[in-house]
Amino acid sequence: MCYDLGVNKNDSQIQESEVLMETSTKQFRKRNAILECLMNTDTHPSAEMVYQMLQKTHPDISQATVYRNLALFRKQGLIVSVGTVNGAERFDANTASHVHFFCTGCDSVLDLPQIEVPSSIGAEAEKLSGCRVNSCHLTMTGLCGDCQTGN
Amino acid sequence: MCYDLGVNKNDSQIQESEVLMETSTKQFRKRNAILECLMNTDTHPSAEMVYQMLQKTHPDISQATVYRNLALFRKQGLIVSVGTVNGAERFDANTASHVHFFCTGCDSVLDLPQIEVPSSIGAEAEKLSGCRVNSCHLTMTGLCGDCQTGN
DNA sequence: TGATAAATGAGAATAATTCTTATTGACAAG
DNA sequence: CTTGTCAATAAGAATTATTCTCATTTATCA
Repeated sequence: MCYDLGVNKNDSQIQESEVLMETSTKQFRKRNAILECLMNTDTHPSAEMVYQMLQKTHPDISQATVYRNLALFRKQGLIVSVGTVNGAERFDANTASHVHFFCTGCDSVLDLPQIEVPSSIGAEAEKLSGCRVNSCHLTMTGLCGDCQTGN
Repeated sequence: MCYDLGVNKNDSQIQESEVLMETSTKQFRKRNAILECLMNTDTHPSAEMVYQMLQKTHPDISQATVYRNLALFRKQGLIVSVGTVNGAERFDANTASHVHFFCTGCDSVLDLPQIEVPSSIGAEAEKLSGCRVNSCHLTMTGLCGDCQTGN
C-alpha cells in the first residue's frame, strides 16, 4: 500500500512510457496498432472510431487503452486533435499544418491540402497581440460533395 | 452515440419558439438574459460559465435552460461555437468571422481582431474540393501575455 | 529465474450535455 | 375573471465521451 503524494499515477505512467517509447521498440504492442491505425487512415477518427476499426485485428483491445494512448501520442506530438464533432474529439496523425473541412451532413472530416494559410500569420499575431503562438489551424464547415447531391 | 433523427418534442418546441421570438418581445424572459449575457462579454464562455455569470442577476435560472437556449441561438445563427476547451464548448455572440486564440495556460479564449484571413479562401476551397463551404474559422493556440509571465 | 515497472482490461467514476416530465406563465376566448 | 392552450422552464434523470482505479498481465533487465 502506498499513499498518493500528489503525483498522479497516470501522469507518471505516461512520462515514463515516453522514455520507454524512445529506447525500446523490440516488442510490438497494442500501442503501435493504435498509432498505425491513425497513420493509415485519412478519416480523422474519434477514439470510439479507432476502437471500432481495431476490433477486426485486435478484438481484445479495450477502450481505455485507446483513450490512454491517444492522450499519450498527443502529448508526444505524434498526433493532433483537429476539433470536436458532436461531442467527440477527432484526431489526425498528419501533424503538418493543413486545412480541414467539417461536413455538417455526414460528420466527416476531410483534408483540404490544396488550401494554404500564409505561414507568416502566426508571427503576425504574436507581434500584434503579445500572445505566444504555437499553432494555427484553419477549419471550414459546410457540405461535402456527397452530401450536396443527397447521399 | 446515437442521434435522434426523427421529429422529437424538443425540436418542435424549438421551431415554434423561433416564430415566437420574432413576433413577441413584450415579455422579457430568461432567454433574453442568456443572449444578453453572451453579447456583453468577450470571454467566449461555456454553458456552465454563462450559468454561473447569470447566478447574480437570475438566481432562479436552470442549467437546462442555458443549454437549451444556447442550442436555439446557434440554430438561429445568433451565436456560434468557437471550439471546445477541456471538453466544454465555448460560444461567441460576435458572429462576424474573426480569429480566435486559445491559451493553453489559463484556458481563456481571446479575439484576435487584427488578423485577417483572405475572404476568398472559402470560394477557393469550394473550387478545388467540390465542397460547399459555409464558414471558415482560423484558430491559434499558445500562451497569452499573462501566462507567459507566470500568472 | 525473479524482481521490478510499464501496459492493459474491466468497469466504476466523472463531467458535459440532452432528455423527460410536471409545472409555470402568457395570452386569447369565452 | 376563468379557463384552455401552448411555449418556456426547473429539476433531476439519463446519456455520452472521457478519465480514473485497481488488479492483472507483460516486458525488461539484473
